[in-house]
Amino acid sequence: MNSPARVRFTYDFTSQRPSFHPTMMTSPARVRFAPSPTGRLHIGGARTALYDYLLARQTKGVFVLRIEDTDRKRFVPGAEEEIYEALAWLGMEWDEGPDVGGPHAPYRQSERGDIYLEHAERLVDSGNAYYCFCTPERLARVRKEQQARKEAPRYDGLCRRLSSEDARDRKLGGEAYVVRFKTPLDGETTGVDVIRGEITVANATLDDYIVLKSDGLPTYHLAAMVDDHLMEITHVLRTSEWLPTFPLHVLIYEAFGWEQPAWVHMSVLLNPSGKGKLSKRHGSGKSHAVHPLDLKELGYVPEAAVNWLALMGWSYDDRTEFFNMPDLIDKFSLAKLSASPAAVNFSKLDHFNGLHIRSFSEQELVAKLLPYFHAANLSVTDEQLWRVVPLIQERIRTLDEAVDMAGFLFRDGVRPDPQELVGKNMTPAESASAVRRSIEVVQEFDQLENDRLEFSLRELAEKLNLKVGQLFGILRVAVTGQRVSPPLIETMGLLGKSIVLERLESAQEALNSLK
RNA sequence: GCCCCCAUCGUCUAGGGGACUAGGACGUGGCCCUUUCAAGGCCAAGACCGGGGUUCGAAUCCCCGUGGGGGCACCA
Repeated sequence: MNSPARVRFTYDFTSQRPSFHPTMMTSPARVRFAPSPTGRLHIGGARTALYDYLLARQTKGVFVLRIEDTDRKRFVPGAEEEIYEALAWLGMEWDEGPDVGGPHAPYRQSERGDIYLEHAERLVDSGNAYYCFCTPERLARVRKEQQARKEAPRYDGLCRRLSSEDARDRKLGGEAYVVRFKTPLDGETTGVDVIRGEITVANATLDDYIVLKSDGLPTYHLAAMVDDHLMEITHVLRTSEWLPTFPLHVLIYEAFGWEQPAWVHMSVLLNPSGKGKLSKRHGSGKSHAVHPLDLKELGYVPEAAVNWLALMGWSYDDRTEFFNMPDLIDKFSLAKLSASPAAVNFSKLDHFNGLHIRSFSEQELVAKLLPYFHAANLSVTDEQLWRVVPLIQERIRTLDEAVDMAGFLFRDGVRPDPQELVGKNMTPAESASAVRRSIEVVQEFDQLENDRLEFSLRELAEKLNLKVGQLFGILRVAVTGQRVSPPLIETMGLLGKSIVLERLESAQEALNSLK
């Protein structure tokens, strides 16, 4: 028996580990991301797409987008468009796909019906599949009986025993049918997974899976295998949810006489608690953003989302964690994919978001921030934001926080709670007097120059026998309306003398009203 | 119930028989810096699931147990 570790060295397509293979994989890979348009793109799907994309770009290969829409009942209008939008936001362009076309078009499975039908026939003709006329009702009944007997629910093989003549006649007679794969009754099937090595399963535990439904459309088992082969996919990346049917897929490839692709079954993503597959809801009732476009909405930048996604189940070395897309394209390696499931960690997303925000040029950040101010109904110009960005760049973790932090700069007035204007360990009267003296200081200026203003205000604090923090605290609330703000002096400079005076005066009034 | 996969700090992970007193990151706590909040710097607590083997030597290889995850549809 080969241990997984040995298997890894045995197969060429795993030759990505630099320490063992000096040359990274250089032959161009053809990889596909094949989502179903049954809902919104999930961060799990986004991660799969990312790894696909990285492998394609790293090897100068091709990234294919294929839409697996063979389930008409679960089809969600608009889902396909959202997938496009999410991938685009994350920064992944596909080379072939429904919208851009390509040498293996069409890329929407619902448009490839004839291909699957023909392949299903081929399987029947070669004795690897058979027509089944059992009704859903009968199947449900059989399943129920099996469960009552504590057996694994499985097709009982009734139609497998039909003669091919009988089957043909019934089919020609117009009876509804499906095509089932004729899984070997005994023996075992071994598939080779890049991450886990050999996976062997007794054929007897496999079912005679339906590969073509009565509506004439294929199930995943047929459609994906046929397309992956026809589209010349070299690496199949999917989550470990497919491990149970992996042997079936190997068998289907064998039945057609096709060469197996490199199979890569990635671990699934778990809820932050580590309990269960990632879902929208969690034990506490809180919900996290599990869709890339929600992340966008919440003020996360795609650079951070990609960085975060990449590190869930993949790692580079024992210290490097900050990656941009080009770094990832350069450093990604299948050999470093983790076999164990990963609980998602949203606080780490926050961390990466802060890191990436701080890594942007001021120009980049201005461009990214502008829409958030506009969404908050603040009319802000490029030039204005340009002066604000240096004050907030290292203070925000998400883009929308910029509005909370600096929105007061663009609003007409501020209405602080009078209580908040009272300085620490001070009375309202003392606070009002401090404001009055500050007004006098500010009035001395033609222009509020940071250095001089700070000097004068510190001097004032000393004269008033106040700590700098006490005075600045009062002024901060007076001028920004907030307890937390960008640095006070710079903020006052940005606001300008007249607005500062206006706000200080109204603060003084508010304090007087407290007496 | 049956089948499959997985197992290092709370979480993500490094680790490929000796370099392990087990490294990093997030989070947490403390200190420094400081006009608030951040950022930054320093420090701390915190893990090899258990038991058997193999070996001079095991976090690392094997087996069993346990735990976790996934799957058992005319869904993908």
